[in-house]
Amino acid sequence: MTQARTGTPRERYRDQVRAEIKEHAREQIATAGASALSLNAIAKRMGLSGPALYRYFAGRDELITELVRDAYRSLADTFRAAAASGADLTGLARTMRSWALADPQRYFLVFGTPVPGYHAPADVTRIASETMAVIIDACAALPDEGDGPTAFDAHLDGHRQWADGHPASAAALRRALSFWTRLHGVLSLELAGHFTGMSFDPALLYAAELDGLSAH
Amino acid sequence: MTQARTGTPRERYRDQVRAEIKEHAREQIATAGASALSLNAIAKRMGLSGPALYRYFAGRDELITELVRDAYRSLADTFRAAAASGADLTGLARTMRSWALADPQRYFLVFGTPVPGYHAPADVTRIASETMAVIIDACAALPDEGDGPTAFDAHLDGHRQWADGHPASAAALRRALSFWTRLHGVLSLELAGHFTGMSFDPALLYAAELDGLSAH
DNA sequence: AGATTCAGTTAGAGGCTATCACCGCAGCTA
DNA sequence: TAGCTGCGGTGATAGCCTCTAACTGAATCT
Repeated sequence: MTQARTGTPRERYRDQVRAEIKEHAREQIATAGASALSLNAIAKRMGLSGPALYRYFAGRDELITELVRDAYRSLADTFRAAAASGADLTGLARTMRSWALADPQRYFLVFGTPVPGYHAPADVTRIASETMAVIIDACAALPDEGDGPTAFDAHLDGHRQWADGHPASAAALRRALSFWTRLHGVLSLELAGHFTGMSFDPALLYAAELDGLSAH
Repeated sequence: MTQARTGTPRERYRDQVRAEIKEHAREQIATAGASALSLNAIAKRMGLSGPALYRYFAGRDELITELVRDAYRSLADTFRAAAASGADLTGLARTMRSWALADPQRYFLVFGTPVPGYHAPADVTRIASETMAVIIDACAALPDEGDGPTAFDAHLDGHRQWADGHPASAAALRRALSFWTRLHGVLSLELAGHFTGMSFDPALLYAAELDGLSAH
């Protein structure tokens, strides 16, 4: 967090102000959602006048894109760190849930409602595939399940270039996809508040879905 | 669709204009997302001046809430119709997917990123529980799985009032929750475009997840 | 020291939500 | 049928917002 001691004084200043803008933006999004993000409000809170921020970001869209990028980056880094310290699939699931609960709006920045026109820049999808690679690794490390390959496994074997040349078996790829979709299913509904009023513990549902994943 | 032949002429006119406003709003949301909904733009397209719409809706929020309500209503009606014509759990899954693909933004109106402050009105959650009841019915009709009750089943048995007094077994409730979360997991990621670039067929992943649900 | 670059300013165009005061007609009532 | 009332619609206006343009002053580079 405390590097950026490089470059000219001007560059350092610029980076610092950019970071401060993003900090305010994150706070604003966390409390009111991404659609309520206002450059003007950020400027005012920083003691600047509105147009000043356009020296640092081309516009609202670029700022949001930057925050989306950071969110992807944060998720990928968190996953890689967890894997590096020996987390198995269960550990990754726990990591995922902690990361999501720590800042729900950050989660929605990555997995939330898309704006119809918008296409994420290429590096974002590259970061996403880093995350996916960690998941696939963990799935490949799991013991084989008794049953033979599924029908879907066969299909996956023919369409696996999204795995970026990962040598895992089709069954591992399928498990990775299931890991992703099932946990996202629980998490996104929980974070969106669809379980409020139902008194059961979402953490237990999450754990149950994870169990079904390993045991098949 | 062609009822509303009731009430005074004024009421009929009023209902018709309200419907026309909602029609334009739906179209606008479908093409640009809910955050881009503009009362002004709708008014212009209808040949009215901005403030005229405030005779029909208290404001932007009320219009959106109304569309959310309609989306919930549409989902519940679609499910009940499917169940009434004999659809089993697989049929309901197909119904869900068709409904979602027919209008992704309508799906996100129900299951998308929530605005932090917002709380859905009571009738919306009541409509949601109608939908849930249909799913639970279908799950209760399924044959028991061999394995005994899960740990999560025990927890659910103690926290089942959300099922609105439905007499289904805890295992059926668990299956209903899994049905919901798993299919939502695949659908929401697909609709959000997270599978684009991965060449596999989302429909097959959806089917695979559904299989895992019945077979456990 | 002089030229240049860059952060920040004000002014302003154009869009939005929302309120207000006003007008004119449709529809109800005497 | 004549008149009153209420409703749909209007323009004006306030107060947000994003974003551009022209300008200023100071830090940096040569």
